[in-house]
Amino acid sequence: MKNADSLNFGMQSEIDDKLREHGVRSTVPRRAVLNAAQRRGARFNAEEIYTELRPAGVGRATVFRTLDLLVDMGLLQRLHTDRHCSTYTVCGPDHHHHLVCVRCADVVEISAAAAERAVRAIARDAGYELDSHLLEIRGICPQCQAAARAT
Amino acid sequence: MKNADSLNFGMQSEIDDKLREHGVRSTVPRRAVLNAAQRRGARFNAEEIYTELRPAGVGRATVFRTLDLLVDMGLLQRLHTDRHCSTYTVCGPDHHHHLVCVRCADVVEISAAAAERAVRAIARDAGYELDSHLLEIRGICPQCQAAARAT
DNA sequence: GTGCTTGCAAAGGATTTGCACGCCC
DNA sequence: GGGCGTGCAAATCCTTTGCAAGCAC
Repeated sequence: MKNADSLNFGMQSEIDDKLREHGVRSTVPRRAVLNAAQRRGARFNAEEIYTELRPAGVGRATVFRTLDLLVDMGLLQRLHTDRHCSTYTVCGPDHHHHLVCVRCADVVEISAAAAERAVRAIARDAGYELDSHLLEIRGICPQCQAAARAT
Repeated sequence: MKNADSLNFGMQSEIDDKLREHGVRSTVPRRAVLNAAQRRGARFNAEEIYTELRPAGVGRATVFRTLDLLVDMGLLQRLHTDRHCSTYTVCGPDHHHHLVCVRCADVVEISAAAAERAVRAIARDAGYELDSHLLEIRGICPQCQAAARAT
């Protein structure tokens, strides 16, 4: 790995802890992927991360492997909006879902207590033992609505 | 197209109407794909349909194109459970979501009025103009629960 | 030192596309 | 008859895998 210094960012120990908590090694490429993801925040895909990190010597496979890892760790979540490639978003540790703007691709985390209750009730009514669920809401964010009105 | 007769099924005129309603032509391959989908009902993918229809001379591309078409028409919906390939399910014309059994792959349609209300409230609270949403609940169906207990 | 991680390149699988032919209306 | 729809095969896209070398602990 050439140019490794450029991949060392702040808050390293925090990232280290998170990785170790999950029983995996803290390596330069992993920190780089996590950092790149966090700088993007909402809505990015593997290719974007790879394009950014490739010059520093990070391989494509590592990006995919690390993204999977981060999803397992609960630091990222996959969005289901796009059909052809996985789209990721950084997210908090607690259970939640996403509101996605169809105009600007902004993503907002929502903790939908009301929806959770509805989901539980639906499963119960159908006699299902609840395992997991997926809720993604698409709409137009306030900023984009304003922009549309201004036109 | 050889062997076209074997692809003509009952309720043809009904299918014809649906296709024409959507402004597309009613063709033998399209009717065949729709019929194969309806006989499966819940949870199938493009490859399964292709395997069934290939001997009758239907091409892979046509299966994919037709499946897309049927989703556009609202006769099918894509499930988001699997990451590596699209899974489809037949569904009614009205807006609804799905309950998917993680054991037996059974799919139940749900018309989740309570969840809809929750979704609308969430969007409104965030200032979003609601566009669409996606709700998929995974769990264990009553039959599989019973089977598990019997073991 | 041990063995988890990595980069590379090649494999893989699902889906799409280009194009000439054929069928629907 | 005109043009949409089709089959075929190749192309493309995203993602995974095999493997030797490298790095973390």
